[in-house]
Amino acid sequence: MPPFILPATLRETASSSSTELIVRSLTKAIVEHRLQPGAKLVEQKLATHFGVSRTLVRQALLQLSQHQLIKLEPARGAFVAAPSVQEAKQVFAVRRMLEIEMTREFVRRVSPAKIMILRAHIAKEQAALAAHDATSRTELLGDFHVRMAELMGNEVLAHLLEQLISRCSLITLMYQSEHAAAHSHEEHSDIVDAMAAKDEAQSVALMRKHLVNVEAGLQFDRQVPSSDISVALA
Amino acid sequence: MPPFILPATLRETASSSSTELIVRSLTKAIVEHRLQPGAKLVEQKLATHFGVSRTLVRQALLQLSQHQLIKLEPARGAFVAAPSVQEAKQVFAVRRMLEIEMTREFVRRVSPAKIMILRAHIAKEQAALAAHDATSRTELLGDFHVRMAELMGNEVLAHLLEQLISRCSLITLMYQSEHAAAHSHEEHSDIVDAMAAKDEAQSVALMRKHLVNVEAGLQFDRQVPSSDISVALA
DNA sequence: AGAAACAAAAGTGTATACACTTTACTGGAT
DNA sequence: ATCCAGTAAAGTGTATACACTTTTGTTTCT
Repeated sequence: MPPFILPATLRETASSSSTELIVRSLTKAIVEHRLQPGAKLVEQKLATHFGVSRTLVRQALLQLSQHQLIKLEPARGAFVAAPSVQEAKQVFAVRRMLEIEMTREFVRRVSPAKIMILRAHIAKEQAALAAHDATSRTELLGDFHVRMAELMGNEVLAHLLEQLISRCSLITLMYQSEHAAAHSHEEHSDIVDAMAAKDEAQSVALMRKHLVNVEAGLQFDRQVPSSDISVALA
Repeated sequence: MPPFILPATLRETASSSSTELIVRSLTKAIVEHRLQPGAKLVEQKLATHFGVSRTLVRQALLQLSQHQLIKLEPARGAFVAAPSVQEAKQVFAVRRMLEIEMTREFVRRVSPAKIMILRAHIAKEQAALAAHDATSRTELLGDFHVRMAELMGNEVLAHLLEQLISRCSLITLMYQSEHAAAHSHEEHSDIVDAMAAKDEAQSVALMRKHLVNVEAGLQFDRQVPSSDISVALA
């Protein structure tokens, strides 16, 4: 059994507890679609993979189920979540509610430094798009919104939004088209421009339109197959 | 050891899993301040109290820590959360963001049936206020907002708001004054009136003002003592 | 008396054991 | 061949065991 290596890209290197490690690794695997929606996660397999006992794996799975990234079926096991179209729309509706007001407050307390950070992030999006890297593209497009939350200085908000965006990433990778991703990037750029100009109405309008577009761009008629965990985590 | 009895008032009688039972019972105890902020929750004591092994108690504590109702300190144990003033303000900020937009959308899809349900709820608040019952007063004042979310037909929103309000209840009972509670009730009534009249601007304005008032009414200079769990859960 | 050092007790963290449930397999009847 | 029953294998749910850490209490030295 090869030793497990935590991908360095994951934020929050803080807690090095084993459980936390497992949660992060699985989260990344799920959000990046290396674990297909519907795939079963067998406790013992994960345990030997991570070199721990089932106890810690179960703790991790419990957390993931609370983040809605997996579904725990009693006596049957854990399965990677496959958000329904309805659930996807509800998640997006909540994001709209949160982020529209967030944008409004952001504009009121905007500063050149904050704008600079967002512009730097947008440059990274550009790079991922140019490289046709679907995974990091999706991650970065989501992170833009998390970044805004962080810049508001409200940890509760940032934490909440981060979880919502995780769910959205899963949805997005299930349903999003290539074309839609490129548009998101441009819209991010427009939003930052409006915020830099301290145009509250325009910023809010653009953010609202952006979120509507992302949701509208999803193709709710696809379906993806299931895969094996040992392959996906290798 | 007397058998544990689940208070019937808790919503969602669905999952009868032991862990779920423990989570609900502790949630209620914490939100109702029968367990003081800062109180230590010793696993073995809870285990014998609920008649299960530490395994299940640990699962429950893990969930509660994710709901931010307790804090888990490595190798030291679980302690009832004592939200700081800063955290309280952040939670309220998020609620404002969510609920302002929620109110806007609520008005757009309002129906007489929904208004009736809210008015019925407000009547209950009235009763609790009249009875000078601080616990159910706080619970009902919070539930008003959860009820709105449920009526939107968005489970994701309802679930999220329910957790936020749990945190707020803890905060509220720590800091809220008698007088402020009475005002909340009146404001709920005014909000429903505006929504019934389909006055979007007015509804949103009233909701915003209400949430600002609740936050402003908190007395961020109190402090409460700690107590024993066997007493609190008896 | 007060502080430091040691020892005992209490408590948490993780692994393991075992009962019970679900799933997969095999063999016989239709 | 297909369906059903019965059985073995795999997997989950919970309890317990034990190592390690923190806390508490006691003794000793200054």
